[in-house]
Order: sequence, then structure tokens, then C-alpha cells
Amino acid sequence: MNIESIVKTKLIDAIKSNYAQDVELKQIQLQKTRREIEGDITVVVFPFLRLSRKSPEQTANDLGEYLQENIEEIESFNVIKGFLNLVIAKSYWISLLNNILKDSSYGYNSNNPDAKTIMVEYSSPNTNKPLHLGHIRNNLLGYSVSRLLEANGHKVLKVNLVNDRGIHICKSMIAWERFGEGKTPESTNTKGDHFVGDYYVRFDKEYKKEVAELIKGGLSEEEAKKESPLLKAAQEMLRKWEAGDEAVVALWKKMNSWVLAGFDVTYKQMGVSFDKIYFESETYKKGKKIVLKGLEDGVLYQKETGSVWADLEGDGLDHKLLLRDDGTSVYMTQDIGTAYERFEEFKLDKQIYVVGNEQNYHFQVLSLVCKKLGFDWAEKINHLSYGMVELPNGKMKSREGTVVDADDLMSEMINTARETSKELGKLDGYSTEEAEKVFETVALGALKYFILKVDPKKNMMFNPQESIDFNGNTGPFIQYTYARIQSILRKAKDNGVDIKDVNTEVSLDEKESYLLKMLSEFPQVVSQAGKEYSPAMVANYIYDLAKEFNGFYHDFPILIEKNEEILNFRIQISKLVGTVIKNGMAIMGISVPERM
RNA sequence: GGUCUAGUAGCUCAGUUGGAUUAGAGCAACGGCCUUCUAAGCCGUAGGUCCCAGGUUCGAGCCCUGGCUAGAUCACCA
Repeated sequence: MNIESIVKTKLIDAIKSNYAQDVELKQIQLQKTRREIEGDITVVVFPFLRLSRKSPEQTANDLGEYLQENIEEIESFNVIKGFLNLVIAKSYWISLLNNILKDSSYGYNSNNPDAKTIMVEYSSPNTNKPLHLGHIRNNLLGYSVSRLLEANGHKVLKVNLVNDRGIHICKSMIAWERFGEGKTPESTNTKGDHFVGDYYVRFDKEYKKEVAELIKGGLSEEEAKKESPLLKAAQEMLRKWEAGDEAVVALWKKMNSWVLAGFDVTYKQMGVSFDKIYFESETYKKGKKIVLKGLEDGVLYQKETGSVWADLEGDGLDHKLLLRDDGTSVYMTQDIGTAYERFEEFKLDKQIYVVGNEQNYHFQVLSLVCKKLGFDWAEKINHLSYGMVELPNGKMKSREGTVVDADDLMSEMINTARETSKELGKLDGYSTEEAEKVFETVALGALKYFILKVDPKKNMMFNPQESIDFNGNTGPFIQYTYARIQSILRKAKDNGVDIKDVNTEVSLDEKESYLLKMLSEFPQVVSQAGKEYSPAMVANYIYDLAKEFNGFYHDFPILIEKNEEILNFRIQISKLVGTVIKNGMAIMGISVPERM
């Protein structure tokens, strides 16, 4: 039992003993004592005044005396403005340190009694163009939340639902057929997703030309957009694809394989992965049976023209189409079908969709319709809704050329990291290969941290003009702190320092015990972040820890310390900071270098 | 128009289920610190009507109501 729980239970006793009143565990508020005040844990006594019928000061004193008498670890207490500050014995913190030092996966809850099986769907790209910054946020979040849930002891299935069918890919196909001259990614030495994306852009260009011509010929803009022969060709191609036309399917397979090969490279660079990949071409018809069953059961209704709908007015929403007049499925129908299959196949306790907040409505409806259809898993569907990445001049628009390409961004970051590192010249002695590995680690650390430190729910701003920082509240700052620590540990080893358990009587400076307290909070941070699906909480904690460590590092000699007990303590606490940084960064999918 | 989300320093962001009349970081600006363990670091100065107005209570950046501003969404598209 940790010290907070002990204080809470004893506090209940204290109130009973002093005032003959009962309080529930939930009513007790503990908080960290503010740094400039002596103490470790603070009890907020205001809620108890009704029970004590005494002044805040008197109440705090009563409770403080009881707690000090009944809890061994409490050394003393003080009362300021009605806040009861408890001072925990240093030896408590040090033995805590000794315990967690033995645990290399400190912070991770490996035997969670509430472990669940959770599927996280993320990435879900369209196969007509390369990934951009918006996808980066999605991928990093999805991967990181998966790691976070694993850190909380859950079994996680990471899946990707690739949208490989539809009018968009047909547009690229038509453009390639017409203007491609038989070129391939190999023949042009282009990454497959970029190659296909170029034809998607080409389609749009030619399409606009056609529309302009048609308008000149006397059509309205609206008519022209519908009458464009190129668009009609794409629509015809989609029909052929759905009919299984061999030539079309072959072309479709070829172009998709180019794109997917390109995505694999990007995913690998980003460091994300999946346990299973679904393709919409295989799932897009799913859900129809379920919907028809729902119609039979009377929870859905059919219009005269044949289409099937869900009436959600009772939930304050509109009517939602589930099957078209011709009986084909829509997006929603497919999602119902795949969700059903996933819950059946994997016995999921939870399904999380990492999808932008522009689809909030969709997921609200999905959950409601599933509930209407009588599925008990309807409420196990979670939409991890994240905000848009905005540029200074607004949203990214691929047609206006304002997208920040994922591959470009990553390679630019690596270049910057390389330049910076060479300027600082700290990798002397590393082979080119080793050094390149570090540049990549740092570059991706900067990018990932930049994205993940922001609360997922919020929109975030990215300014391509000001490249992502490597100083201050950044990934490299944290990585640097880690590298410093590793340097100390290497030297300690070289010096033959004998590292052992810390003597519980060793005297600590304020900064040292503050660091210790911070370290003890790590598991709670991971747990809280897991509940809220927020890697940002981990990011902010790790940053604060690194910042605090750097202050300590600056003020206190470690290896030069003469007193062996203190030397030992400082090495040990440094080591633990390193472990926590490493474990915390791993949750964000960020690796840490031994040197930088 | 309906629904949802956000608004904290010049800029980018923190601020755990309401808690200490000193609301925090980083960047940018200015000033210090490398003959001592990695200066991608540390310390300091300056910078705020927490969008506005009410309300709830011992106590509000956080909760409620109304307004302002910005964004998203409301297809037989995906």
C-alpha cells in the first residue's frame, strides 16, 4: 500500500475518533504539497469543517496529531491557512527508490487485474496519395495510445483499415492510363505513393481544364462539374471495378501495390506498426445483413424507394441512411459490419477508433445505431477524436498544394538534426552509420514529441516556416538529458564505482528529495494518461522530470562527490531518472540515444 | 439555422476529479554562467483583465447560464 492510501484510510479513522463522524474515501482530497512549503502530502481540511464544527486551523491540527501518532512514516506536520501539510520521513522515499530501482519496467502495470482486450484502429489512409502531416498526428497518436494501454497492462490489437477502393483511386487510375505513358515507380525512381499521388493531382488538373472548357461552351459550373468526360470515365471505372472487370481490377491491384509499398516505407520511418491490416475492398459490403435484420425487427425503416434508414430523432439527431435504394452499403453500414465481426472474432472489451474530430458525428451515430440494433458492445466503441493540424494560413488542402508531406517533413528533420549535431560535434568516435542512427533518433524524437505533447483533443498549429525546435520543451531536450545520464553511468562504471542500495539515512537536499517524489509519481501518471488516452500527459510529466534533473545536474556534483553514500545515491537517482525517461518516451514511440 | 469543440504571455502550449491572492513552461527579446560529470544545458529580467457578463460556494482558469470569436459537422461522398 502506498503512502497516499495509508493517509486516506487513517484520515477516516482520525475523523471518527475526533468527531465521531463518518466520511467516505472519495471525499478525501490529498494533493502534493506546494514546493515552497515544508511537507510532502497536503490534506485539504475544508470539506471536513462541517463535521468538526471547528476552525480550519483547529481541525487541521486535530487531524495532524492523529495521523502523526498513527502513521509511522509521518515525521511531522504543519498547518498553513487551513491546509494540513504532512512531512514524510526521508527514509520512506529512499526505500521506495531502492525498490523501484530493481524494476526495469518501472511505471508499467504488467499485472493489471482489470486488463482488457482493446483494439485500436488508426492510420486508415486512402490509397490515392501520400501521407501528410495530418496522418502523422493520427499515426503517432494511434501508436502511442496503443503503447500507453499496453503500459497499463491491457492487451492491444493495432489495426489499420486501408481505404483502397472508391472514386478517388479510380481518378488516379484514369490519369495514369491516359497520361502515364507506361511509367512506373521503378522507371521514374519515385516512391510508389508519391507516384500515384502525382496522377491524382494530374487528374484534378485535367478535370479542371475540362470543366473550364465546358463552362465556356455554355454550361453552368454545376453542370460542367458533372459532365466532365474525365469524371465520367472515373465513375465508369468504379462501376467496372465493382463488376469485377478483369483489366480494371488488374490495374487497380498494380497501383495499390505501389502505394502500399510506399506507405510501408513511411510507416517504418515513423516507427509505427500494425497487428492486422483490413482493406475496404474486402469489407465495404459488410453490414448489410445486420441492417436487413434490423429492418425485419422493426428498429429500422424502409422508404418507398427502397433505401433503409435509422431514425435517431429520439436521440436528438437526424435520420441516417444505411442502405441505398439499390441496396448497396454506405460507410456507416460497413463500420457496423466490421465492428460486429471484430467483437465476435477477438472478444474485444473495447474498440478505439483514432479518427479526426471532423467525424465526431459519424461515430456518435455509429454507436447509437449499434445500440438500436441491440448490440451490447455498442457502448464499448470509443472514438478517440483528435484535433486538426492547422497551418498559419488555415487547413491543409492537397489541391492547393498546402500539404506538409510526411516523408519530406521527416527527411528535413533528419537533415536539421544532422547539421545541428555536426556543429556541436559530440559524436566523435561514432561511425557514420552509428551517427546517422542518432540523427534519425533525434529528428523523429523532435517530431513525435512536438505532436504528442499537445492534448489530442485540441487543434494544433504547425508553422512550416519555423522548423520544429530542438531546444526547450522538446524531444531532443529530453533525449539529451537521457544521454547525459548514460554518460555519467558509463563513467561511474569506468571508475569502478560500486553501486549498491541507497542507505536510508543518507541526507538529502531539497532538490534531491523533490526529484525522488517526482519519480514516485510516474506510475500514477501512466495510469491517468491511460484512462484519458492522452500521451500528452506522459510527455508533460517527462519534460518536467528532465527539467528538474537538469537543475539537479547543474547544481550538484555527482561523480566528483567524495562522500560514498551520497555518491551512490546520486548515481542511483540519475539512473532511475534515465529509466523513467526511457520508459516514458517509449510510450510515445520515441527512442533515446546513449550519446548525442 | 441545429449540434459539438475550443478561446490562458507577442507566438506555441501546460494547468489532474474546483483548492494556498506569487496562473506555469518553451520559443522570440534582454542580461549572466563552459580550466569541474555532455552549454541540444543552467540561472536571471521583462511579458497576463485566464474572450466578456452574470451565477453556484468557504474557494472558480476549471462547474452552470447567456453572449462574442474561431473551427468542425449536419449527403443515396468516403
